[in-house]
Amino acid sequence: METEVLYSGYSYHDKPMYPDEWIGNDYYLLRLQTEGNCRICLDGRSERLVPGDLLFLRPEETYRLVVEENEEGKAGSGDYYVICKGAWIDRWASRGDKPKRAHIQADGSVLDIWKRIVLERRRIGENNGELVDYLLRALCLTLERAFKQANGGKSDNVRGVAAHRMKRYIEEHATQTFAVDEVAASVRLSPSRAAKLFKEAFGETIVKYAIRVRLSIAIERMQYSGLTLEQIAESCGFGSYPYFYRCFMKRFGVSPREYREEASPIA
DNA sequence: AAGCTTCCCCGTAGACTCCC
DNA sequence: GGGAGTCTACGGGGAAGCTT
Repeated sequence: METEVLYSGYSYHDKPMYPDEWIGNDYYLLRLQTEGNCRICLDGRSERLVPGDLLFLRPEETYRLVVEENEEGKAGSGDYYVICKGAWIDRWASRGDKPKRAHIQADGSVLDIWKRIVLERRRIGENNGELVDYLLRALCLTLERAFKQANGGKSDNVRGVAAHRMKRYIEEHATQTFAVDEVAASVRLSPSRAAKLFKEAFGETIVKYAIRVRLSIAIERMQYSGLTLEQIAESCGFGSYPYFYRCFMKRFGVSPREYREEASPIA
């Protein structure tokens, strides 16, 4: 196995905690703050962690976690964690410049993988080590993408995050018909502002990117399904076949049928 | 007959500018 | 920086014709 998860889970502290000891071991730690807040002492500095703050510590790196009471005298801090080791993690950790701490957009895709790792680890005796191995790699790569997006230019941070969230919205909704208004609403911006941000971030318009995603889905279905081209057009988010045909011709220079005849392994 | 292609027209997206 | 308004290009869909 290329990786090994030693501990994983969700922890919640609802009482103040001021430990003296420093936490650290021979393994890697991934910790994502999901609820409330706490204070972390790391590299001689004390910083507050809020939801979305990710810690990535290498073997031998130590930290101290403090959960304090708020103004109302209540404490609350929730986080997901994974403690792991392995050759793959070693290679991944040494690749690029990974910060010890980053604020990420902790959306469903990150938490879904994290929860799945926790769940699979509870399934004792199911010989699922390989599955956990790949889930951990998926988690690391998803987190890496998240903090790359978060670090995409400090001054453009908020705009960059909005652009990436729109991109993800398009990818998730590409097979449905949606309007630019809806994409803009998903990041609480006006349509004109959203369109401008997206173009600045990715160099193409929202509609053109949506068409590109839809065409890539259509290509797969043309090659590996027995659906008619009209069915494929509708299932890929193109409102009508004629529109799909025109987009396809414009992009590839051949008609969908010609493309399918040349490319399909089941033709 | 079913599936595919093309034409045409209306509505909307995107670029641009102005204003707050 | 961000919203509102305007104008233009093109996206989107209906319908008719063509091909297999």
